[in-house]
Amino acid sequence: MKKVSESTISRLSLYLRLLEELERDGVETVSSERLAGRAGTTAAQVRKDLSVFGTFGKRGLGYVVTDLIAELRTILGLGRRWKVALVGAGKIGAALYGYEGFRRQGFDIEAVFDADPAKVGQRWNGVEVRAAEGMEEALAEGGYEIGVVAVPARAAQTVVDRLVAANIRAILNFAPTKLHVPEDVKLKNVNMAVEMESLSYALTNDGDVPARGRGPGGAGSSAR
Amino acid sequence: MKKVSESTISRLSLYLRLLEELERDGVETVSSERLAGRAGTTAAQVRKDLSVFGTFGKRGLGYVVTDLIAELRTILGLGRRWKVALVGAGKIGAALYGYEGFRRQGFDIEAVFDADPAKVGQRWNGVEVRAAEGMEEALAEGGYEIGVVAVPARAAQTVVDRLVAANIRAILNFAPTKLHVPEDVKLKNVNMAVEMESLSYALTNDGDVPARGRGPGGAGSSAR
DNA sequence: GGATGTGAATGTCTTCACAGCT
DNA sequence: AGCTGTGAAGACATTCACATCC
Repeated sequence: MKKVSESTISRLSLYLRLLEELERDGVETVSSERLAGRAGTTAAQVRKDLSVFGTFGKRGLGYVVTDLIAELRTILGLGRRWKVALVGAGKIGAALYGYEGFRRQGFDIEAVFDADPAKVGQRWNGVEVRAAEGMEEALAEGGYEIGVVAVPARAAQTVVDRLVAANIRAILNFAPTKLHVPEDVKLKNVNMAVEMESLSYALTNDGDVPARGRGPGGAGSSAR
Repeated sequence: MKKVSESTISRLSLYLRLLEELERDGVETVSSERLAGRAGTTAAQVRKDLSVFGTFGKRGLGYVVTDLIAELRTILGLGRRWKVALVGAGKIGAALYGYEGFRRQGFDIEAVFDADPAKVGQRWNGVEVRAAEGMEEALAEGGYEIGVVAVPARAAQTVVDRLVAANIRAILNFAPTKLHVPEDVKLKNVNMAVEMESLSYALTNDGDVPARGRGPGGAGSSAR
């Protein structure tokens, strides 16, 4: 039982994507150096990340692209398909539903819910948008382990509580709010506002902070 | 000139959101303890994060909500409005455009581009979707510092190169691919596939890794 | 009394550097 | 010779604990 950091997992996920590109290009083998170059990290980092899970490389040669892809898919739990429930059939929900990458990596959105009666009953190629009220019963048919929350902030906690009640074990949250879930439910947040603010911070301070002691209000912008 | 970590900035951004909620609820003052509770972190962490930028609290009392909001907005560069250019008028682009939170925090999407002639010419309340070809000229009118990329992976690098050429200084990327930008351009990635995979990893391994040495794990295609 | 601000201690992640396998 | 895998060192981030101030 070893603990693995979030950042290692994110990088593995990135490596997987890059390896799939390499495979498409017919590349058969890759060194940690080359992979690191594409991933924007260091060779040592790549090797450390992989070494947590086993030893996949061949010394003097590198990694066999196809094999490493298979290993990573297994590690990341992509050796199966996942049934996903999407809550929120607004613009974000629609965008997520339409994103082919999900399906390609094994995530099937097989249930869609919305509170808006105008949306309920719509068919999104094959999948009917159902009323949020019916969520528990609809999910009772089972097999749903992942929920995606794409509703306004004020509705998010309620939605999450119901997903948890329906035995969902992991949630990807797009609502810009802090959610509370039981210990054993995994929660990941995607918060665009946070990302934007991190950019505006970076632009404003150009990477470092003005020493200390807040100067006067002047939001000093600077040039390149 | 002090270096501040990404995670500190993300948390400040989160604190800001929580403080705004508190303010709406009429709360006047808050302790690091209480704020930490809502943010899902520790009181010490809250104080450390803030202390990087100055001393904003009152001993024995806590932080005055309104004042701290103002401080955080200044720190995060939200004391002004930002002109944002959005590239990609598909589902994700539409979702981002419709997200009120951007506008509320000072980010104005004032230009939208798409390569698809069918989309070009559409009006998104007030803003016309323009041809991607015209990007450089259109952005030459100036004032655009942030670009949002919401195009398919294969088109993303080209788009980014053009944004950079048009003097954009920061980019928020939604395309599931690794982008390359010059040193002085800030880049943030939002990658839903990575988040999903981190969930499937967590579900598969329930938080920790199966010791070492990959077990018989079903899905493996093995080396020759 | 109550809660901040912060050095010191601890914990975690990344980078170095090299032994060891192919 | 080339490149991995990994202990050890170093950098960075979080937590502790307490003097300090309102």
